[in-house]
Amino acid sequence: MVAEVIIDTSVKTLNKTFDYEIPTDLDIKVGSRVFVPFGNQKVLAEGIVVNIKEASEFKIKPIAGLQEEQIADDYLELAKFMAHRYFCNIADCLRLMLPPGRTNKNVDNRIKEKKINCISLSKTREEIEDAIENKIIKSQKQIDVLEFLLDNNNSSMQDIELFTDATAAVVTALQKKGFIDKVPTKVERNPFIHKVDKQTSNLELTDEQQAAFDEISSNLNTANEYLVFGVTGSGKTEIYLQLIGKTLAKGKSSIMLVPEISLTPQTVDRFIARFGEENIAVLHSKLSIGERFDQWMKIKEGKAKIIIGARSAIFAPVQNLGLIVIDEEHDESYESESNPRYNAIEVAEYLKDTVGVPLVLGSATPDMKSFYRARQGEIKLLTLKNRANQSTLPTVDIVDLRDELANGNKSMISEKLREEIQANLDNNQQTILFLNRRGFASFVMCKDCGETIKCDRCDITLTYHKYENKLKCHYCGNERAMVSECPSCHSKNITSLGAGTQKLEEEIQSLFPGVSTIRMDADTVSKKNSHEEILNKFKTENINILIGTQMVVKGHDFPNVTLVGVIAADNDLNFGDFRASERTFQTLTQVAGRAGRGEVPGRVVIQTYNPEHYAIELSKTQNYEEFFDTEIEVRKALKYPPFCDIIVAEMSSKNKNELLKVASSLHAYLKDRVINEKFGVLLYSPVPSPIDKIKDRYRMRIIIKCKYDEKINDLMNGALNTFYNMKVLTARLAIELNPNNMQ
DNA sequence: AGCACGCCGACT
DNA sequence: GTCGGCGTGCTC
Repeated sequence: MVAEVIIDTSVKTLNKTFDYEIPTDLDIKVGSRVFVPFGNQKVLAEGIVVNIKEASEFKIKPIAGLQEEQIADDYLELAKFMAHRYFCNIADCLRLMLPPGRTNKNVDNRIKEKKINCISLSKTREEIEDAIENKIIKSQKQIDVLEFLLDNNNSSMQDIELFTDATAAVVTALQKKGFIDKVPTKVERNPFIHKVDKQTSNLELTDEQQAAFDEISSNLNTANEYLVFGVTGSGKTEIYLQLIGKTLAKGKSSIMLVPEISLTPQTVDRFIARFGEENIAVLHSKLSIGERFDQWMKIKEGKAKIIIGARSAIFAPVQNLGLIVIDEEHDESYESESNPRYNAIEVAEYLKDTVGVPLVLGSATPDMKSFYRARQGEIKLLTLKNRANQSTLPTVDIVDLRDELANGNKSMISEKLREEIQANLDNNQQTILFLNRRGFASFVMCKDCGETIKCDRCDITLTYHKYENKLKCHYCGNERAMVSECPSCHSKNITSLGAGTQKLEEEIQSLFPGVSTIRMDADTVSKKNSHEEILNKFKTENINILIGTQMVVKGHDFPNVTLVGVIAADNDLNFGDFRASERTFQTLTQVAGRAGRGEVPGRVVIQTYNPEHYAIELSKTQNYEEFFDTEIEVRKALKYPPFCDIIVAEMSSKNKNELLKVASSLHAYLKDRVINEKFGVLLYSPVPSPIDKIKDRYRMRIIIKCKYDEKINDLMNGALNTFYNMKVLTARLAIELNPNNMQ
């Protein structure tokens, strides 16, 4: 017999099957993970059997080995669907479904200790890559360890031994060479799963909750899709809990997806308190690779029937799936930003249809597309209009920053917001100040020639980090010392402009001397759990003001927070993306929801240069449906989703001329077919991408507006093939359908 | 992606 | 002669 095998590689030209002879002594099935000799390569390649047949037209080699773990048939189909939908290799998709870690080693003798040595890199990625390239490090085992640590820094010795082929001696050698440090760290095997003493039982549902619950729970065997549209605090989570409970009672499993940022111990504890920790597995990006492996096995063995996780948990090896819930379904984090750029909601919809289970989406500010589909009757809409705990919505004040400027107030804090903060300080209540990160960090400008200092690799204005006195690129991580004169005109008259969270914190400190503040942004939230630590500190130490970026928007109940200030609401509005209004409204509504979760009603102050914009004006009443009705007309008029689909073909190259050549050839190919085959699409000419250079690669894109179907898919795959057949050195092409982020 | 093959110039 | 540079093409 002959097996058709997909080789595990991202190389586009290898995205096809290769035939191998099945040795009689190996039990090979469709979905088996195998080792095969491939080309002239010295090491065996990993692959997955996707079909078995009688004979081959090729001169075939035998399969060399078999791994224990295998891919279930329906997940193989899912991988094929994804490869087609996301224009990537089947192998790339399959990798998402494999157990964490590369090799299939014996895990039984793993030692579980409370205190372990964490191994961390003491050099930068560049230095390590240089050392490997320049043969300073020659030993393959040492290289393996360094590469493993580049992806999984701060790993335990156990994990290194488990996932590379190295022993402690190799790590010690690297330590002597000064590449790594050993840091003794107290670790819990899984910081998110612990014993919760108090047990909870089902809360009594309000009439609205009950109606939503009844509708779904009486159709648990049907592949229905629901949108639970409920204002913040309307008790969506209790509905999820009871649905999951009912699914569990039937002996079936549930997958519950939450945005990465809201996946906190509190979130998980709520499930543990209801269902017990033995039933629950948690999957998210901050788990170490060993922790992830444990959770994965717990699911695979059918021990964990409730899976809580971020985006990638949709691929968990769930046994007997009965329900999928996706909370905060509008959240951008459900779409992957790296290859394969899948959307977890689309994958969930695929599973809903193929496995035949209900899919429950929930949000207070649904994605425009979801709500449109609900209005069209494609999704069942379940509305919760009232807050479960009867607390009132916060009052919202909108401050026109142009007036502030006219009155000579150049600071980031308007008079109104200053008064409100003062009132909160007087009443010993807490405040959250929210500052959008995007395009609003402080940067350095020459006052004489107007030059800003940019990253020489990315064409991105460098962000000024005051405490380190460095300029950093937020795209490639490049950093350089702060300059004392303008690199272009050599003037010493340079200044830092814009307003990052650091600058805001300083301004607050000088406006309100003695105030306690805590900052939460990408810089302060780098290490494991520090997101959590900051929020805990804010809560338990009753810090006066929390200053933060996007991350403060989601998350927790702070009963003592009664004021939320939005420093510049229009940041997202100027973002050059058709979703700008939607994002602005969502963010403002979500952040406003942080105020007044306790007994005292909340106040929100929104500062903006565009007070009359509907996304900002309507956030005052937090009336989603009114916003939807306004925005949907805009989308309709401008032919944006959900009325059409947008395909972005993004090309990049280190060489400008090569990029131009690729762009014009691809455009010519597309134009030709669009005309000849009478496609009803809008094909735009190649343009530089919004950020036209990242990490030394120039970037251009071709945008197509269309109604996506199989014909369009074929057109785009044709473009991909045209590209592969072009003689290019460094150019790459990535095709995306309806990307969440147009940057 | 690797790796070999093969066609050129430079060198013991 | 032959060592090694890199452009080209293939992997069941």
